[in-house]
Order: sequence, then C-alpha cells, then structure tokens
Amino acid sequence: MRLKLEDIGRMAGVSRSTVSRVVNGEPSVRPEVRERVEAVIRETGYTPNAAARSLVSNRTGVIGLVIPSRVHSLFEDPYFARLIQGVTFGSNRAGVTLSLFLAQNEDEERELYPRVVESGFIDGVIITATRMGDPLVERMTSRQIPLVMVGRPDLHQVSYVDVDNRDGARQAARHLVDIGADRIGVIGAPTNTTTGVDRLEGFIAGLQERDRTLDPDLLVEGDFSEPSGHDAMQVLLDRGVDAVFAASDTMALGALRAAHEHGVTVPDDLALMGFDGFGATTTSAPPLTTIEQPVADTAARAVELLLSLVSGEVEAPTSVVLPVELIERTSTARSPIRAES
Amino acid sequence: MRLKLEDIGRMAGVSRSTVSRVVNGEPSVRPEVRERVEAVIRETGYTPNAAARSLVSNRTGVIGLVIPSRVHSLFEDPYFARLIQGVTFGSNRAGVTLSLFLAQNEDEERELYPRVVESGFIDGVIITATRMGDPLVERMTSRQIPLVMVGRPDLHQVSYVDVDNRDGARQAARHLVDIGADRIGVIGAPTNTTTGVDRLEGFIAGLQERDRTLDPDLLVEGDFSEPSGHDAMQVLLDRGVDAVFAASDTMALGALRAAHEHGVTVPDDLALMGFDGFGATTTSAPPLTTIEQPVADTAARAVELLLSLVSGEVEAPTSVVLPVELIERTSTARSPIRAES
DNA sequence: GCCCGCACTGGGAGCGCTCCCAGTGACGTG
DNA sequence: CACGTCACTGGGAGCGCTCCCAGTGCGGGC
Repeated sequence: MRLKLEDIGRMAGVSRSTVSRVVNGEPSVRPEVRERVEAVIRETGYTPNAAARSLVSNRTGVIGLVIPSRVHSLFEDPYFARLIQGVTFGSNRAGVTLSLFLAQNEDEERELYPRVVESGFIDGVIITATRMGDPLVERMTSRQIPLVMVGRPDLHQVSYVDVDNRDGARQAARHLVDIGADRIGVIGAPTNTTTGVDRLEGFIAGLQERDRTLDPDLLVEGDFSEPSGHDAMQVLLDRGVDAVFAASDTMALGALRAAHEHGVTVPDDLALMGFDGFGATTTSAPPLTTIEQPVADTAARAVELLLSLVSGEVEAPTSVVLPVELIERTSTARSPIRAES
Repeated sequence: MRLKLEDIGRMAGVSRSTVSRVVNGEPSVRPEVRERVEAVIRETGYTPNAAARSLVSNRTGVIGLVIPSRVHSLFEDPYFARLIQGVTFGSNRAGVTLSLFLAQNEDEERELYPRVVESGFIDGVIITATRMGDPLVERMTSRQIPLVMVGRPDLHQVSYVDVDNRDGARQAARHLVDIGADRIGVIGAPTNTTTGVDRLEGFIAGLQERDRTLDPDLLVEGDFSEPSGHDAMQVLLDRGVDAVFAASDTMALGALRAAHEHGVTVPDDLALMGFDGFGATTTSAPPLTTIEQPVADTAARAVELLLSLVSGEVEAPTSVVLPVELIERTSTARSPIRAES
C-alpha cells in the first residue's frame, strides 16, 4: 500500500502537517524534528501523491511541448530531435515533467490539444514550428494557460524564444559575396513560416549591404526536407549559379547531393552553405559552411521563460532572441570568382 | 473560474452524480437527461479536472517513455525520433498522454525516474535502449508500475516488444553469400545490448546456413554512430573485404563515406548493407540494401501492450516480436565475385 | 511571578472527482 | 389495492494533499 503523509507522521511521531512542511522545505520546523521526519521519508521511500497535491495547489509540475501536425513528415530533421532533447533537459533541471503532443492531422490536433490544455493537466505549453496564421496558436492563447513559442510568432502577442535568423542570413549573404560569388542562388525555407521569412529577408538585406540584389529567378523555395533541397538545386544548376545559400542544413545536404549527381564540384565549381549547424554537415564531402544556431540553448530558455510565466515572475509577452554564428568550412573555402581573378 | 461537475449539474437541473455518469458514458441515464447535460457541457466547454479524477481513480492517463542517459550522444540516430513519434501516435489513439524522460547522466537518471514513477503520476512506462545489466530496469521493476521494454531484455522477466533482429541478420548473411561475397566483414552493434548480440548471432547463424563462418578479424564493433561506422570500415578495408554488413543504417552510411574516401566503389568493389530501413539509405549514393524494421509499429504495439497491462487484461511478462524485411537496393546489386565469374 | 510574544505544531476544511448506497416514482404482479 | 421490482437519480464519504487558524510551551520583560 502506498504511504501517505499521515503514515509518515505517525511513524515520526508528528502530524500530517509537519511532514508536509518538511516535504515542502518550509523553514518553520525544529531541526531535530525535521531530521527525524526526513529519516523516515528516506527509509520508507515516501513520495507525495502528485494528483492530491495538484488538486489543491492547482499546479501539476508538467509542461507540454506541442509540435503541429504538418511537421511529422519533417520529423527526421535533426532539429526536432535536438529541440526535444533540449526541452527535456531544461525540464529536468527545473524539476518539471515534460509531456509531448504531436498530432497526426488537423482533426486530431483540434481535438487533442484543447482537451489536454483544459483538463488542467499542464501548467504551460511550449509550441514550435507553427506556420503563419496557424489556428493552433489562436486556440492556445484563448485559454488562460501560459504559453511560449519557439520561433517568432506572426500575429499574436505571445512570449517567444527565437534565434536571430535575420542576422544569420545577413552574415551568410555577406560571406558569399565576400568570397567572390557572383550568381548567388537561394534555396528558401517555406515563406509561410516566420523562420522562412526572416532568413530570406535577412539574406536580401545582407546582399544589399554589399550592393547586390537577389535575382528572383535564383530563389527556389524548399520545405526544409532533404529531397526538396535536392530538387531546388537541380533547378538552380539549370539556371546557372556559382554560390547557393540553403536556408537549412538538411536542404543544403540535398543540394550537395544534386551537385554531386551533376558532376558539379563543391567548392571549386560552386560555393554552398546551409543554416542550422547540424553534425552531418561536418562529415559531408566537403564539410559545409553553415550558420550555427544554439538549439539546446533555445530549448532551455523556452523552458525557463515558460516557468517564470507560470510562477508569475514575468508577464507575457516576453521574448528572447539568441545569436547565431557563421561557421566557415570547406564548402565555401574557395570562391569560383576569386579563383579566376 | 473553472467549472466543476456541480456547476454543470445546476445548469442542467441535475446532480453532480448524474453529470459524472454522462461524462463517463455510463448507460444508466435517461436519454433526455443525458442530452440536456451534454448540451450544457458543449456550451460551456467543460472538461473534468484531471487531478481530482486521478486522485480517486488512481489512474492518470499518462504513460512515460524512458530513454537512458547513454543514448543522448546517439540521439541524432533517426531511430529515436521515429520511436518517439510512434509512441506518441499510439498514445493519441488510445487517448493517453505521453511524458518523456531522458536524463543527462547516471546521477540524474537515478534521481529522476523513481521520483516520477513513485509519485503516481504515471500509469506505466515504456523503456528502450537499455544496455545489458542496466540497473535502471532493476529499479523500474522493483516498483509495482506496469512496464514494457522496447527491445529484448537480458535478465528480467519483463514484457517487451522487439523486432526479429536474429532473423534479419540471418537474411543479411545469406543475401551477401548468395550474391557471391567471399570476404565478408561485419560492423557490429554494441555487444552490451541485446540488439547487438542478436544481430551478430543471427548473422553468424546465417553464414552457417551457407556453410560459412565469420572471420573474427573481419568483425569490428561500432556504437551505432555514423563516425563509428566510418572508422570501422577503414579497419575492414585495410584487412580486405568484398562485402560488409553494418548492424545499423547509420553505421552503414558512415561505412559508405569511408569507402568513398578510399576510392572504393559500392557495389562494384564492395557490397554494403545496413539494418533499420531509414530514409537516408534511399538517397545515398548508391542506395543501400538494408533490413527494414517496423519502428512505428513497434512503438504502437508497445503502447497497446502497456495499456493492456495497466488495465489488467494481460499479465506480465508478455512479449511481441515483429518481423523484419530485406530490402534490396543498389549497394549489393552486383557482387564482385559474381562479376568475375 | 505574571503576562505577552514567539516559534513551532496539530487538526479542520476543502480541492473536484468517483463510488456507493439510499432514495424516488412508475409499473407490474398477486 | 398493497407491495415488490426496476430504472434512474441524489448526496455522503473519502481519495491525499495544502492552507489556515488555533493551540502549546517556552523565554523574556516588567
């Protein structure tokens, strides 16, 4: 049978209330009493009943991570694995439990999330990878539940943690110009995501800083997947490019594969770079230049922010934007133009 | 303010109890009353308080997925992403919530899991990727909580779902012999996992069925990671092989990379195959022959089994073993030996 | 020596639900 | 017509905890 506060109290010769105080670390317990109670707890391996606790405290110590249905085909993108891992570690550090919500389709999404969110099972949610105008965000914000988005929201006044996608893409553009690239192609991320928009706008801004513009014919939109990068690259190779910025590493790897298939050598014939900073870009042939974003840190900050929203320390909306870093590798080591000059 | 049963009852002109019966779908409610109550619930968007419910029912509707600390460096292996996805979908279908437990190290593991498991927050757990003799399994089984392992356990009498690793590796061995391979190398999975043991034993059994044996010099153990496959392949190429079985696709991709670096052409100079059936093996150059395992199905079955353990329909230990399938692709299309003959 | 205040402790109330038992009224049977 | 039966409904009890208020005992100040 499971022990309860009352039992521990009886065994330690104190009352329920005193045991509760010890368990919750309240100071108003005489040291010797505290010690006696703690000894009993240790011996018996007592753990408070979470349901009873949260019934009265209205806190569950559980946070939810919601990833919308459209992402599932993209789940092989290492980004999500890393994000989930980061959120988990952040939760562990804070002593809260993580629940994961993925839906297979819109219907399941519509039914699943509100039910869980309203049942009071969760203290707050982190939402990621929504598309712009996603009704999910609307539904979530209409509840009183604290919420943090990973990635900049488009319309809603919600708290979020994001990386500086604009700045990263700006750096990328300047880098490609600086190594001597002339016809610069872009494999964009979906423009129905703020990430896609920010990376594209940043890239254009970076080109402008070097008095260049983006040729609309050399912009092809991908969907973050490897095959979409591959297909986009085929288009760009047909149109003629000497440098390509892929808005994600996964797409960059697809682009690299297409280049190989076409007998195009990177970086000699073509400079190529990605965005994200995943491990696979270090072992590709050649290793890819990329913009490294701090995924684990992003996740950790999202958890922290959410918990301070839950506890009321911070008011929504609050946002955090983390810096990214250009990592130069072989794939942009020699520019074709510079090689000529 | 959140509504409670009492409020709904008042609004519908019935008692708390009747509303409870409606919510729980009990038959003993007059249809017209039921309808009235359901109408009020729909209008108000009432959802029962999960904490109160589980306080009395001793069920939370939450299951845990535990992945031990040693896996984290391997988290980029698509296997875990797919498993998590599968478990999530299985949970959705069953109407339960999934909580995820990953620890960063042994200490965190020791502290995290028992606390959560004992708090009564969870109806049951799925554990995966334990190593043999893992104390985690011991700790988990010592609790009363229902438990299902993904992957065959080594010592404990616990329920599990696994794929037929032995049979898959047997098929692999026979395939490589049948295409005419002579010096067959193996990049093994860690032999402190039952998966590693089963795939190795199965491979040896397959060779024996073709009157072959495994040359101990041609067996190199990897750790499931891409770099470990790469390094193992370098060793095998030095020792001379004309076919290699890698016990995971990720390692096979690393092996392929090493082959490229050494100017070894697959499949002309060397037949290469993996195990898992991940997407990346279809886009590699060349696409890899592999043993496809049903990860999503494994996960779904694990959830099902766990829930029937929780409800008491099934007694532990119960096990499920799912079949795997050999998928032939270009990487073993022409054997070097057969090409000669 | 008395009283007040302080530090600590105990127990009642109640969180929102489920379970169970005791109604209540309609209907059928002897 | 009395009574038993059945279908349905209402409310008390209690799940294990936290919160709060009312003690209790001790020390210090007057």
